[in-house]
Amino acid sequence: MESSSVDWDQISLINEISQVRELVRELRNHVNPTSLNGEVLIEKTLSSLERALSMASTTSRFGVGEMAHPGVPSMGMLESPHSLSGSPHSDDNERGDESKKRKGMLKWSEQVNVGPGLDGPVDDGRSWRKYGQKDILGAKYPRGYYRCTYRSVQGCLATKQVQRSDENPLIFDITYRGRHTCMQSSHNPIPTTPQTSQNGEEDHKHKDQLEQYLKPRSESQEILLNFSSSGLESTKSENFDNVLQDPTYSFTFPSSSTEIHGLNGSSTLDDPYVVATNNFSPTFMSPTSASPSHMHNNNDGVGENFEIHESDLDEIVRVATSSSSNSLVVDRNFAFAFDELEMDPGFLFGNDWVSKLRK
DNA sequence: TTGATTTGACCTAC
DNA sequence: GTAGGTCAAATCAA
Repeated sequence: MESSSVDWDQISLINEISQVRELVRELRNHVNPTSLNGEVLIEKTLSSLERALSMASTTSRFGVGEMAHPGVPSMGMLESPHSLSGSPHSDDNERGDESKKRKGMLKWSEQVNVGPGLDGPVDDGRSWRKYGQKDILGAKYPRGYYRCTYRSVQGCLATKQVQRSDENPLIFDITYRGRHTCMQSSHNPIPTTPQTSQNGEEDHKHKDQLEQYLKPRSESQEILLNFSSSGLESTKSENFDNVLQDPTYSFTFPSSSTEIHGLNGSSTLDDPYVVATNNFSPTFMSPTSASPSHMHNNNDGVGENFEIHESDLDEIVRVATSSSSNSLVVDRNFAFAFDELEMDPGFLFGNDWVSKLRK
């Protein structure tokens, strides 16, 4: 029962990795031939993907060669809460169903260091509505419970829990559950943080995301960027090896703090953000910045598959080609593939490849 | 008026 | 039995 779901996910995982591998091979044909670094990077990427495939296939009873056809829809598009829960008896009311989901639902956490003066963690680009708060045993601070604003409208089941760290009140532990199935990008007019609101915005006492959206860009971005460099300021507490099992890191390139994924109608993109630097810099892509010490994965879920969707890549391409100066929020889906790469700033995606990806 | 937050009660997992 | 998670009515804010 459950194992079949896992197998299916593993197949999808392998399938997706294979697709990425093919894309990278395709990419190799479009790399500037004068760019030796580009060639090296491609080879490294392929090598990494091969290892990923190997890892994935060893946990699957299906070999790489036995994987599903490329045309098979990804699980992310097909999966239902029921498949996530793995519970065979979900014919009770929604509430009971919800609770059952809890157990098997994909979960991951991260720590975000907010600057002094901030009441809450920085915006993660998603639109959340708080639905509860609870005092947690042994914790100084209560835990806030948030769900996707579009839960009722689009049935998005993503939730997150925000809890201030006992040790350091400036650090928030954020636990995400479930994946976004909503299309926030078209509904969520997250304001592109005005550059001019460095000070005045902090006077606002709105407790909600609006405040977070309006927080000084430099501050929020700094927090995000610090993730890639310090591992303390904003820590993706993920076990990077497990990223392969955690499909949920979407690859986004916000022009500001605005998230821009979830583009196609069947988006399975998710929110946790791996944030790169202002210039798609090597820092993010370097093994040190994306090292396991900075990332862990609490993925205790089943039925999740690892996906790199065209929409992801589309966004990569779109933003990469339209802007080179803004911060990047990079999907772990993609990050994993490049986790051992040092992205050469001179490494350019050819438009040819870009157009191929978008086809 | 509408949408978001707060908070006590309820339910479920452990 | 307890703690964590969610619901939903009350309240607040724009």
